Amino acid sequence: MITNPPWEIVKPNAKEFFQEHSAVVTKNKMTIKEFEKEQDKLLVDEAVRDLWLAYLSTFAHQSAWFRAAPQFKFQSAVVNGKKTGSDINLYKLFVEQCANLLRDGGECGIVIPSGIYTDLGAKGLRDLLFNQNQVTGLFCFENREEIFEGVHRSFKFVVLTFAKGGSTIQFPAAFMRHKVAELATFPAQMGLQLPIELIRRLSPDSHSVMEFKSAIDMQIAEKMLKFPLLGETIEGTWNLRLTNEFHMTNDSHLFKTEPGAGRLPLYEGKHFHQFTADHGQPKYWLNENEARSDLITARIKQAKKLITASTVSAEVKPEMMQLDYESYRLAFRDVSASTNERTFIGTILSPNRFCPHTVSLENVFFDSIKNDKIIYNCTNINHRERIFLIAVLNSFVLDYLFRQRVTSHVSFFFVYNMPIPRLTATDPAFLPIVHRAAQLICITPEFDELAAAVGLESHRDGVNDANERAQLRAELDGLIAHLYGLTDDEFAHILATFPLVDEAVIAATLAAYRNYVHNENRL
DNA sequence: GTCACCCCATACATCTGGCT
DNA sequence: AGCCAGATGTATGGGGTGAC
Repeated sequence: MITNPPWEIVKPNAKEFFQEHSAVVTKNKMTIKEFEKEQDKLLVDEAVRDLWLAYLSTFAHQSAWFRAAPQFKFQSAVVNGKKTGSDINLYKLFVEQCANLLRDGGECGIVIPSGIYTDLGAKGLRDLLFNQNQVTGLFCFENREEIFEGVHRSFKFVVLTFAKGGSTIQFPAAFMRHKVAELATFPAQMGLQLPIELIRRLSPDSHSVMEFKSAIDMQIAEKMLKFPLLGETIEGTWNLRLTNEFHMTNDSHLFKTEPGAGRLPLYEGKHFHQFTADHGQPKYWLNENEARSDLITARIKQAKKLITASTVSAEVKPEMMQLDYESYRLAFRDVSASTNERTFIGTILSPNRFCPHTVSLENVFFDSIKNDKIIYNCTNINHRERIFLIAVLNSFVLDYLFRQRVTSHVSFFFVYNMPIPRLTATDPAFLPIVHRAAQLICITPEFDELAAAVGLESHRDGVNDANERAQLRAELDGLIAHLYGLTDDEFAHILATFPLVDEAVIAATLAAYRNYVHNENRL
């Protein structure tokens, strides 16, 4: 069976529909408000209205059927007790239907998006392929040279082959290829055998496949795996919870285009970089009271839920609640790509800034119930640990792992699947990392409190000089490579996977790593 | 007790605009 | 012309809520 199925999703697109019926509607140049106004006008026309309703009505039953049909039971899977939710992708339906239609031993070759091996929503299909079929090849292209015209150049797609029956122990794979001709030599002369058992250990939640390009990649991943995954809740040490704050569209009623009294800035991903803040002027501001009341409402809801689920009868006291934006917090950009100079870009934000959903945030304060009492503002992680964590996440070593998973978004589940040592102040390797990262972060007065909390005098202990900062960053990266027990060869390999990073930076980082081989405990 | 509807958290065959 | 960094709209599962 050989097929190149459609890659569309079963979902209405209002702008696409109304574009057909209006000279004014364009797909991406209109704001939501302009579009809604135009949509209302168009719907006054009864003919347009009927067509629109007919269009909308074609989705509900298709959707319901695909979700309920027994032959499509692998479209969704359970991750951490929750069913994965995602769009109905035609490519996903085709994969499952191909598996259904094959006779035992029958073979299938199919051209589909890379989501099959990366997306959370395709976990069920991966399990189907790994457990009830033998995957015989996963050859992955990046569309950089426009193999498919009209498809975005950064889009990735795969040629997947499998045979029905049995199960997969390992399969040959190649990633980020650009030439169709290379398919001819795969898997005989190129590609790597990926063991399913390793995939499961590396991504226990999602069973997503990392883009290993050589044996040393597998060796490094194996080595890093000895540390617990960030999403694993471990008693007696720090843990991380992720969240989003405001949605660019759904919460746009809160956004003002001018600063003013009582207003706080909306801080977007482009406004920070690794260990730095304040790149460029904000575009929106929010009235603190309005924004606060929205956030408190959500928080009260969560607290009530906790109370309902417990045997406690308590009044929720919103005035007790501290909100995340009032604290220093970890933040990282959602939109990124593995082909960018760097993929994971995060920092610690100072208080009194709000963020849109394209900035993923640490959930600092939450409420919980202990000993029949509601405890407000519980925290999972202190300032030193928070700085340690961002230092590790921003390192070349972790970024290298991110780049083997990320396509265009740094989703929560990628972060939760990172192996990260949960070091604390009692570990000798902890403070040298925290101290350096704090010097990089605490460079303006807003960070004075954070500086004081982690052992600096004030932001004046921070480092502003570009050369000194580069040196600190190199040392951090070197220390973190040692933290994972990486060898010289392994770390050099990791650094070589960043083609857009300045060579001087790479050289300084490697030098810093080598320096610590001989000075293990130097502070 | 059941159903219809709403809210929340999350994901994404894209598209635009700035920069070099 | 190519790279990079978002902006945006909408569906999903899942849980809550209120009407009947």
